[in-house]
Amino acid sequence: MQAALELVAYEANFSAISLRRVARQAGVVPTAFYRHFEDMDALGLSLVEDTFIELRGLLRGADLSALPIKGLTRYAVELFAYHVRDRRLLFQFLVKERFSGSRPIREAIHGHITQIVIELARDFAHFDEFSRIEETDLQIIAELVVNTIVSLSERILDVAPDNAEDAALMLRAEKQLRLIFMGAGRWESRASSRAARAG
Amino acid sequence: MQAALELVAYEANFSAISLRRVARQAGVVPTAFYRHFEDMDALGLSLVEDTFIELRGLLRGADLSALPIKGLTRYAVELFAYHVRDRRLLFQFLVKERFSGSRPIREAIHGHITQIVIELARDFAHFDEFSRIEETDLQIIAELVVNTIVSLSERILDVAPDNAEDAALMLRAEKQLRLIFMGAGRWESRASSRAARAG
DNA sequence: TGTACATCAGTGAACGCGCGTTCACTGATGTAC
DNA sequence: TGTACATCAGTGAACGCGCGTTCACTGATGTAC
Repeated sequence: MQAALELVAYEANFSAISLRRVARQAGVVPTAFYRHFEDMDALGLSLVEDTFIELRGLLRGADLSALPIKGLTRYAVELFAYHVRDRRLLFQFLVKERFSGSRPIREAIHGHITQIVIELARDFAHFDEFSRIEETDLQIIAELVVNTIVSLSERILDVAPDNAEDAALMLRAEKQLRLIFMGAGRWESRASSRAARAG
Repeated sequence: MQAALELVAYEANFSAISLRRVARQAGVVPTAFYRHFEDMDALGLSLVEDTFIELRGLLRGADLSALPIKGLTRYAVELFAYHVRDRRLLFQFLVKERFSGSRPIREAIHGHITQIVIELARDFAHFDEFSRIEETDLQIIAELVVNTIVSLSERILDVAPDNAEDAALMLRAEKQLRLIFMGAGRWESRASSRAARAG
C-alpha cells in the first residue's frame, strides 16, 4: 500500500500505475502482489477505506461543539492543514481519485464525504446561533464548509511541502469560512436581521 | 478529439486511454494520429484550451454586471448547469483531469480557473454592495463562488443526464450562493451592520 | 482546358517492451501432539 | 524437547496481448502555369 501511494504521489494517478510497478516499488516479485490483494481495484479501495477511517477518527476527536464559533474557523483550518501535510501521500491519492478513479473508488470516496457533511450538520445543530435553521439548510451549509476545506487541501497539496505559500492559503480558507458563518448568521432571518448574531 | 472525449467519458481517465484506442475510436489506423498531434499530451492540452475558450466566451457573453444581485444567483446556476449538460463530455474531461492529469494539463486547467476567479472579482467590484470590500477580499469571495459552481458541475456530471435530481442540486447551489452573498454583505462591515444590504 | 507538382490524411507491416495472470515451487515461521 | 504438518509471503519461468513509434507507401485534393 505504501508503494502504491508513493507511485501515485510522485508519478501518475492510480489507474496509470501497473501491478508490476507497485510490486517493484515494494521490492517484491509481481506475483507476490496476489498474496495481499485480488487485483489493483481491491488495493485502491483499501487505500480509500484506510484514509477515511483515520480522517473520521480525527474529526470525531476534534469535538467541534466544545469550541465557541469564533475560534472554530482558525482551529478547523489549522487542524486540517496539519493533517493534510502529515498524511500528504494519502490525501494526494484521495484528491486524484475522487473524480478520475474507477466507479467503486469514486463512490466510496463520495459516500465518505457525504457522511462527513451529515455529521458536521449534526454538530452545527448544537450551536445556539444555528438553532433556527432547519436541518436541510444546515446540511447545505455544512456542504459549503466541507467544499472549502477540500479546496484548501487540494491547494496545500499543490504547493511544495512547508512552502511559505501555505500560510496565505490558510488565511484565505479561514476568511472564506468566516464569511460562510456570517451568511449563516443571517440565513432565513431576514425579517429579524437585527437579532442575527454570528461570526 | 471527439474520440478521446468519448473514451474518457465512458471508460476511464485520460492517462488510462491509449493512443491506439483513440485512433480506433476515431476510425483510423494508429499512425494517422501523428498527422494531428505530436503525442497524447498535446491532445490533452488541446482539449483543455478548447473547453476554456468556449467557457470564457460564455461567461463574457453573460454580462453579470447587467443584472441585479438578487437575480444573479438563479441566473448563474441555470446558465452554468445548462452549459455543463450541453457540453457534458468536455466538462467530464475537465473534472477528471483537474487533479489527476499530467502536470502541464493540471497547470493549464488551474491557470484558466484562476483567471476566471480574477475576472469574477473584477465584475463584483462594479456592484455598489461590494464597493467597500477591498480587492483581495473580493477575490477570496469570487473563489468561494467559483468553488461552489465547480462543485455543482461535478455533481451534475455524476448523475445521469436529465435526471430528476438535477433540480435539487441546482437549488442547493443557489442557496449556497445566496448564503455567500449574505456573508459578503456583512463582510468587513460589522461596525455598521445596520447599513449592510445584499442578497 | 490540360499537365505537373505539392500537400497531406491515412495505410500497413514491423519492432521491442511492459503488461496481467497462470503455474508449480521454496523456505521460513507457527502449531499440535 | 522433538517431530510432523499447516500456513503463507515470496519466487521465477512462461504465455499471449496491446502498447508507442519507425518506416516507406498510397491516393485524393488543391494549386501554378
